[in-house]
Amino acid sequence: MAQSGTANRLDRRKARTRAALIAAGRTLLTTRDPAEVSIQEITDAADVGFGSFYNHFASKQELFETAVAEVVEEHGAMLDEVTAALGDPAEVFAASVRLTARFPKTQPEMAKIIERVGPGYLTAPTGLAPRALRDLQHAKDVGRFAFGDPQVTIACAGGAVLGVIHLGLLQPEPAAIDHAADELAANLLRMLGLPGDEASEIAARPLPAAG
Amino acid sequence: MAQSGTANRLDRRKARTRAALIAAGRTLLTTRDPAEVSIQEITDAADVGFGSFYNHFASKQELFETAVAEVVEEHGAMLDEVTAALGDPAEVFAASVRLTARFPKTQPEMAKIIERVGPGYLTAPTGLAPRALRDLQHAKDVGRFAFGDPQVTIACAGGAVLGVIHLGLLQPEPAAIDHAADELAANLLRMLGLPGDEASEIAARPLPAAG
DNA sequence: ATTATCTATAGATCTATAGATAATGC
DNA sequence: ATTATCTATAGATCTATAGATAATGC
Repeated sequence: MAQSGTANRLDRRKARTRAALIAAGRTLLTTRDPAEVSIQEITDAADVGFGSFYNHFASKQELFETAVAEVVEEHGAMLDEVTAALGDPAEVFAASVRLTARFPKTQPEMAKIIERVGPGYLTAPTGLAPRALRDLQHAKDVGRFAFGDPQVTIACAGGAVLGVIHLGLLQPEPAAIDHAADELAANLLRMLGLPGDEASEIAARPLPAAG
Repeated sequence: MAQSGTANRLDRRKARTRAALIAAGRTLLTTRDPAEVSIQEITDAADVGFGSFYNHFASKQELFETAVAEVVEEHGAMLDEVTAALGDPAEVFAASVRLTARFPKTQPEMAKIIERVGPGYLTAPTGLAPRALRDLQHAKDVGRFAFGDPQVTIACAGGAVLGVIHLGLLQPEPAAIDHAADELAANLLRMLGLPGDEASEIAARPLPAAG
């Protein structure tokens, strides 16, 4: 329990510095355009010596890409964990969409980062696209969903989620966000071929707790 | 016909310089992050003396905001013009969506700018949101569409369009883009309450020519 | 002895402005 | 005479690195 994961103390110190830089990058991404943030600002925010930056990253871009990849990773892991207990593939999809659309209230940092990254968030290397594809394909195989090109479907669904996140950041009242998330899910279920009443019912089911 | 619009030659020269700067901004926006472009680069691209920049804009941000507003304006005017002849509000909506989703092939510059601006493109001041709201509300009043909160609906539809534009820029084969645009429109019509077969039919109708 | 961090700085930008030049108005 | 453009530059960053310091390994 004394060492957190890796070999020796030197490695752990190095990992701490790196983590501090990435965390600073995440925070800065919520309010600033990556290109307008100086490395000086990043190291100040991380409380790390300026020169140390180059021990870990060759450029700002590299840091910010790492920070975004970390967010994508956390996001996917959270969805997998929370939806593991659900049986109906349509409900898995709806719950994933609703949980993500609630980010403006539950995970404001992640919501702002997703908004900044834009549609590339889905298609980023190791992005959420493979996961979404897996879920959609499964639902289709079981006869739950009907759709044409999976790529187009993912682009539509992912884009709609992004649009509702944007809305949630503009109108941050918690009740409005919950409502928008449910309506988004019902919209997407209709888009995927479910009848209106069933779509609304699934989108209104109790949500598993996140995190 | 000798003077293009305004009063005297001095004003026209000024307008030309301004237009050259905005055009350069648009071009640069297609490939670069606004914050990483220097004013020097902008004036070089516009073939304008460096100092002239400040006769027209107080900052880079101001120029880029103007450039985006110009794109939004053109976009809205084009949609209004092309759909003016259509009677069925559902077809107006479908045609608008399909024409926009084809931008990666018909208007690559605008497509890339829309992708860069992200979900804010809709909600930008004087953005397309008022126009979309008008169309959707009209279709609802006539009993053609059924949806709940208009804000959420616009966020979903606009986001889906953005997602498919992103896809089109990644996979630029013309046939794939046309197909994706039609499928997107059918998806959204189902989302708005139309039965599947009718949605597909409307999304496959011949499109009025653009521009 | 080794490795990572920190401090300091050279060189390269980049912005904003001042002053000179060129074009137009009257 | 007026107005916009252009050229040149001062001052303020910002990046990347070199060298010194501090922490850990063995």
